[in-house]
Amino acid sequence: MSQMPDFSVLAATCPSRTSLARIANKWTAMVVSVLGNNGLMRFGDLRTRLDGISGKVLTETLRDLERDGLVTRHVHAEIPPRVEYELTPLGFTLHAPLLALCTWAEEHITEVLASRERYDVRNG
Amino acid sequence: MSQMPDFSVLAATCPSRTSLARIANKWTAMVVSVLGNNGLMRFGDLRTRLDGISGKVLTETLRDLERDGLVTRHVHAEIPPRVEYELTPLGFTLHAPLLALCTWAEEHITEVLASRERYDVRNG
DNA sequence: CAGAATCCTTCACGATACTG
DNA sequence: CAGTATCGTGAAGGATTCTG
Repeated sequence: MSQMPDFSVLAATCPSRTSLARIANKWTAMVVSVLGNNGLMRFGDLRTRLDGISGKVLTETLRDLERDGLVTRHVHAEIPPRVEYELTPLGFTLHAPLLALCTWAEEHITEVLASRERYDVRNG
Repeated sequence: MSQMPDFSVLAATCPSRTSLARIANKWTAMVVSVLGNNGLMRFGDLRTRLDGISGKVLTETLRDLERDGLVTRHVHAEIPPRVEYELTPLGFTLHAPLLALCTWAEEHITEVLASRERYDVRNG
């Protein structure tokens, strides 16, 4: 029987926490959700879909996801350049969980906003 | 039939994005996971479980979660003070999704570390 | 087009000290 | 004990410019 080493994100020095920090992140959630919904996508299209993201941040996010093995980068030898990204099988295992977060935010924003208003009235 | 206003986290100015930013966050994931697993918890116990978190950050995280209606704060009139936190019903709807992220990080950290090593060898 | 490089601002976070 | 207040640092993120 294979022995699972017990990693825990609750332990400050556990490497799994660095991975959690990468995936429990708003840009990651949005990138993985969009890539999972659309399959192969160009950098520019991704940038357009993720309204408001800067080129720098998208590049960094994608590079980090690539480094962690969640995204693959396909460079086409063309002019002008075309670079496409897609989820790896590993990355796709995150699609449902991260899409769930995006959906949760959209479905419950009314309740959240109401709660914020109540809180802010009670306090300063 | 009730009409769902179409909020989208992909729209830069949509308020749901502020909510996504709050929940798609490593501290939130850890706090909600631990609170969901243990029910009512004291501040100090929470601080101990979330190894490495500073008091300031835990306080801020809990206050933001309370403001968004995900956590309730119970203050007991005792000396020394005792303050307990628990998930609201709304907050509990996030328990499974956020726990899934923590579990994912732990279960896949070996693959992620291997991918990072390969990436770093190929590049600088 | 897809970035790399640069600069700058803001924020997250930690450490420390203090208080009811 | 559970904070608050203050300060300092590094990282996150944006705007702009440049290039193959």
